[in-house]
Amino acid sequence: MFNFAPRNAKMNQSAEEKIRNAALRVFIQKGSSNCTSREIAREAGMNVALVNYYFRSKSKLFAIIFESVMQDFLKSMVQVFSSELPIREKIRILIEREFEFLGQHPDIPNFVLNELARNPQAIEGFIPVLNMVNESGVFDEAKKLQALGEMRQMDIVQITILIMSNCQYPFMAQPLMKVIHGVSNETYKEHLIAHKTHAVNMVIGYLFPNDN
Amino acid sequence: MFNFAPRNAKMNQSAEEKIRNAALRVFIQKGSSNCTSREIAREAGMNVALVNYYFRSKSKLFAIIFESVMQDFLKSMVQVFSSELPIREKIRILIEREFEFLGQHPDIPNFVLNELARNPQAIEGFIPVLNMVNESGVFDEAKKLQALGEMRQMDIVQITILIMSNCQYPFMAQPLMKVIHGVSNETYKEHLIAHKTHAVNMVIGYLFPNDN
DNA sequence: ACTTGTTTTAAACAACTGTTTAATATTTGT
DNA sequence: ACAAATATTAAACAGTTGTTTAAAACAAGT
Repeated sequence: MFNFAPRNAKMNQSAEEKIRNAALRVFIQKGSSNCTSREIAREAGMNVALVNYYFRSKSKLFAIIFESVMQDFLKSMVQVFSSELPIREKIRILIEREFEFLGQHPDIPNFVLNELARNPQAIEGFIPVLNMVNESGVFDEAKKLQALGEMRQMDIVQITILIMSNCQYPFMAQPLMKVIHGVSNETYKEHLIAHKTHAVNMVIGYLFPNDN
Repeated sequence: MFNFAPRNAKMNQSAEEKIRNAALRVFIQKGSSNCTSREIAREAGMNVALVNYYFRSKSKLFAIIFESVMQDFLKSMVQVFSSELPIREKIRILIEREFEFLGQHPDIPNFVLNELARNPQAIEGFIPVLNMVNESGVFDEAKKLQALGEMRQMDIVQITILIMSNCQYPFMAQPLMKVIHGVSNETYKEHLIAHKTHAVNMVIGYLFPNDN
């Protein structure tokens, strides 16, 4: 688990930790190429040379940060999918955990998708993690329920898109939506909380049309 | 309307047009800060100095490109909202047009949201365009239908999020989804086409629960 | 042909980039 | 207390950045 603590959260961090946490903040806010080594060092309150002293190069530092962010990004998804709950509950809890996670780290989807759009092969190192979802058997479970007519007949790819769309986009579009409707930060946060219920009900209602 | 034509589409473009179109392609693919003036010039097959000769500076060129992309990005949305159709049809056509637009320009949502995340005040110039949606009366129309119990009781902000999530995210997450499910470009495109129907049915079904 | 204004070029500019170096400070083991 | 290892610093490095300059090529009007 990565340390998302703000700059002054702990005073007893090592220099390496300070740089790591500063890099995490700067990379997520600005992207991998739209920031400088000196900016990261300044954010950490350290000398530029220390960044390379501990991490060899900017790109190696970014690889480490990106790896840890991706782990966090994928973890709750995989965990819930691998649980023993019935599939309706899996989806419900998945969406709720995603909203909880994104509430704390709203910039991560934008960061991840943007880095991936510019460098698609960056994701290949995470195929093992992603395969855990396949191996968990959720997809097989879904196919069984579809065969029984209990779950709507649609491709697993589209089910994933459906769920993720309604979780991640509301956080990614925050700057756009705030201006379109002229609402404050606080108001938008309340909308996000209310939106979680809509996402759960709409997605589950659509995937299991015989429920009510 | 902007010219999204590829490099060799027209041979009789002026130097200014060549640079404009090259800048459009490069900016969308790499973002405003992750590309160089020389890269844009090379893509246009011209000298670096010409970029500044016609557009004064890289940032002024980007402002022009961003403006035109935003116009395209917002246009179909506004047009449909301003039409005279009943609201169910408005939403259906809105989603279908969004999918059509995004099928041709799948990188634009990522580009726009990313630029907006790093520079939120960049959107302020488009408030007039956005206000056209308000002035069209769609929101008032929705509130009336909600008062009649015909439309689900939920905030306009959340309705917007609901619709946009299911249109834009499927395109934005393409690199992620392709790896998660190990599908090719072509297969994913087919999923996107099939997904349009799901988006329409799910959203309208959720917003108008008495329809069945 | 010659002047005028416009377009295009190569070269230069200073500022900034990631990275390295070599010297200094600090910690650690004995 | 001292020596070895580690941590930190300021300065320098070569390459790239956006931008400007000054000269050249081109077009059009007379």
